Amino acid sequence: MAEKDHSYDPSGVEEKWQKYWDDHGINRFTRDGLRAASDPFYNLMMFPYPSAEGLHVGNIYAFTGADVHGRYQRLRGRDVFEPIGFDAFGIHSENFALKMGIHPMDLIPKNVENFTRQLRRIGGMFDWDHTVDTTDPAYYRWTQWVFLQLFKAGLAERKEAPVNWCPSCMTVLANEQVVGGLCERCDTPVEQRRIAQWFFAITKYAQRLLDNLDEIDWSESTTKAQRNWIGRSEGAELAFPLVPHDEGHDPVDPESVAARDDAHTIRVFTTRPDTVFGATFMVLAPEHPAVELLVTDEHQVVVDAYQRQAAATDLVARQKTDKTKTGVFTGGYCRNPATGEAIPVWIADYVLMDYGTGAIMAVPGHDERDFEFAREFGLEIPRVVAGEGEDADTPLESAYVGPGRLVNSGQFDGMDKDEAIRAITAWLGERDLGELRVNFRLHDWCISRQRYWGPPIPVIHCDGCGPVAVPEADLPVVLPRVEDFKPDDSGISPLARVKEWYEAPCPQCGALARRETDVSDTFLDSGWYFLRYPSTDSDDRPFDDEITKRWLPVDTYIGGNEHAVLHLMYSRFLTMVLHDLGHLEFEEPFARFRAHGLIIRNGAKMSKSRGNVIVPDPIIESVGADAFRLYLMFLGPFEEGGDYRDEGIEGPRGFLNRLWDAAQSAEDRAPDPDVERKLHQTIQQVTDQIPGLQYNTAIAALMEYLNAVRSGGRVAARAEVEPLVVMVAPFAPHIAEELWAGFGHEGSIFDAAPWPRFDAEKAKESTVEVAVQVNGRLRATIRIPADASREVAEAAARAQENVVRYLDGASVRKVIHVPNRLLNFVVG
RNA sequence: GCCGGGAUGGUGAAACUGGUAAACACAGGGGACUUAAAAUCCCCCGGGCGUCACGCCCUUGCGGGUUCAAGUCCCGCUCCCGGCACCA
Repeated sequence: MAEKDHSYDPSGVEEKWQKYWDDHGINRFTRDGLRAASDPFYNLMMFPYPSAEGLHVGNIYAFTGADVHGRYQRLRGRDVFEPIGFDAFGIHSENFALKMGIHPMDLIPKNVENFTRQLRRIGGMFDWDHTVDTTDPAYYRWTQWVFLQLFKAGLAERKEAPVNWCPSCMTVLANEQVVGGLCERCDTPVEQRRIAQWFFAITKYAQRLLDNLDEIDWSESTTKAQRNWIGRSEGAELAFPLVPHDEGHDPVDPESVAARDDAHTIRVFTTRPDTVFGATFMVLAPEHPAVELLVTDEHQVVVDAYQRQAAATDLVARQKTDKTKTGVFTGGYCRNPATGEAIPVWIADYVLMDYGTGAIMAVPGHDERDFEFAREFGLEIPRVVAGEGEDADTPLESAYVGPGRLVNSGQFDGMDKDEAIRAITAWLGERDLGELRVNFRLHDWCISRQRYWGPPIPVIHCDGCGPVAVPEADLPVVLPRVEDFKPDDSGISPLARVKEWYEAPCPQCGALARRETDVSDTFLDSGWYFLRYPSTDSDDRPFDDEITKRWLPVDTYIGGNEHAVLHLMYSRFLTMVLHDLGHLEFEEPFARFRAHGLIIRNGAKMSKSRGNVIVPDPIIESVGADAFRLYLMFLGPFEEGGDYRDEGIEGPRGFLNRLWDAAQSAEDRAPDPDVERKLHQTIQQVTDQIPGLQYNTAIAALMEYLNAVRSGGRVAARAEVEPLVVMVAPFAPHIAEELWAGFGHEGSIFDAAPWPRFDAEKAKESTVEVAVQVNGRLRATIRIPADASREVAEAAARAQENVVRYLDGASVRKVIHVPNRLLNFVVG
């Protein structure tokens, strides 16, 4: 045992063991090691974007929580693979590089270096032989490979589409990167532009992405967010034939309404086909192709003006729900297939081209938006559904969207809403004017970025052959070093200025052709990185089959819920595609996902502008990484986050000091039976709570146990402290190593699989305290043998003076006995 | 508006399946040890009332309810945090 007055010096201990882990490869796997692992556990955390500021406390919180889990599994004897990497491509890095005037190729390695230093310093169990850097050609070669697999499978298409354009970042943004109409990065209002872009057909997987959510063990909040994002809705697609301009607007017999050719029929998606009799007008998105056919000469000017205005107004203003509805009449009509009426067709920006068919049947009586629109423009608002206590003539003060029976709906009058949905769709279906239909809110994934700092999309555009895939053998398409990488408002990638780079022969016909100059979205980089980690040794394939089979899917993935719908959805999608193409045996990448909470400070959100950001380095310097980790895990439930109060770290710090002292001075003797009982109760609780990420209460239990060990200043027995050291190890790995070595063990504690075994017999209390209530109010507590019978408990309770007082003169009607907990006399 | 998650002492938070509300910790107060300090150990620490022993009453955002018993379950609200939002 070490000398007694050798006091705890965190930085010395931590430096020593970090070096030991490094020198002995404690956390590193060889390729053979990965292939041979007998009990693999893949412990993943979301890799960071290596900013110039360094790791922030949110990263450390997340990584520590994940690391605790990994270290726990390791102490239980599992082969734990815990990799880390750097998500270093993207607009964030590029903007920062522009601001600093440093080329990202110079800047990123510095940031990565700094991050690496910090990640080592917090004591994560990272396998530094299997890191990933998305900007490394050895990595993005395979990102490009992933693109090619989708391209070849017909899941990558190039289409011109209205896109979100940020005039400040001068780039296209994905819908998901537009927050409330503003650019996610710089809060500039976003405009619309039309550019040809590459899209991944994620919508083809919408139903599967939805269905599989039932099968995976994920945080409820995350699966809920994904369900909402996918946004499945059931309804019908109904057809409204155009009324030729030279035909009158008189109603016709509904049964005679027939479908015309596609160009002369407007299809709408509706979840309420039962209300079709109330569809008194129609609204198209301003961009809808049928507008051209519908518009009459006298309306041409206003329609043009409105379309131009809508195109210039970004998706921002368009998505404001609180503004008054705008729109213009096209002059054209189409026929309501249920009523035979000719109804006017309007265009309005509240109808979105990229949802459903870009056209709606407006039912002002039963849709809030249509109601508002009809009010605004003085359109008729008939009732076709009557709720409880209403009839066909009850006036509508607002849109009625509740349940009810049909009215003013011809032969369907009196029918229940839900029944009518089926009946009316079937009726229209007989004339090919309607069919049941499912729609999704999810959009295809636009992966094109007209920027510099990303992996070039591996396609060559040939005048003769069209877009041609770069042959896999020619990967990677290396991003050239371009000194002037600033985007301009041409909307064309900076790579388009580098002629010697973009000129290339067509892989098919050999003619001079042009490389795609867009780079891909960072979410493509991060959409498959977990597949690469175990296979970073293989440079001839993206992932080694044997290793992948052994290690994937990921056992536990821990990360922030800010990625609930983007990163996590794209990762699932890519995995599904690679599965379908025969590259993977599984189709869900993350068996278990847990979202961690957020850290606030002194009750307020942390932000640079408030100047209340926690800077980790000085804290680690003064109290050590172990105390910092322990405190972060202690301050609240991991999945909920917590409030970081600066003084609070004193608790965990003092605990480690006392643990150190107890271990240093421990004596070789038999454990005290009471302490041993408490030990086994603690083992039970901690073993139960760590896998459930209930770290704060597990730590409380460890503290409570140490208090018991040291109570009254008693000197600990070694057998009392040694298991505690093991249980502390996931949270405070360095001190645990040092104390473990101090007990005379060779090697790392994490190689010894020493997690203490729980012994129920030893944990058992011989006596228990039982609450005694009279009419539900606590009147006494009694200490009686564990598992005592009702009779024994009742006798002991009745012997209590205070209980007697309350039972005196009253008749006991009932006695409730909860063994080992409570006895309640019901008197009356 | 919709979907998640919350609201418990001075503070961060505990509370298993409905069964002694406030574990663990911070801050605060008192004491022991010490020349002193640090560290450590012991005691007090939701509010009110008693013959501050024994004991009683109130208390988990608000209002109802179920139950022998409710922080926990049910109904109706308020507020806070996060996400989505003209999705037909």
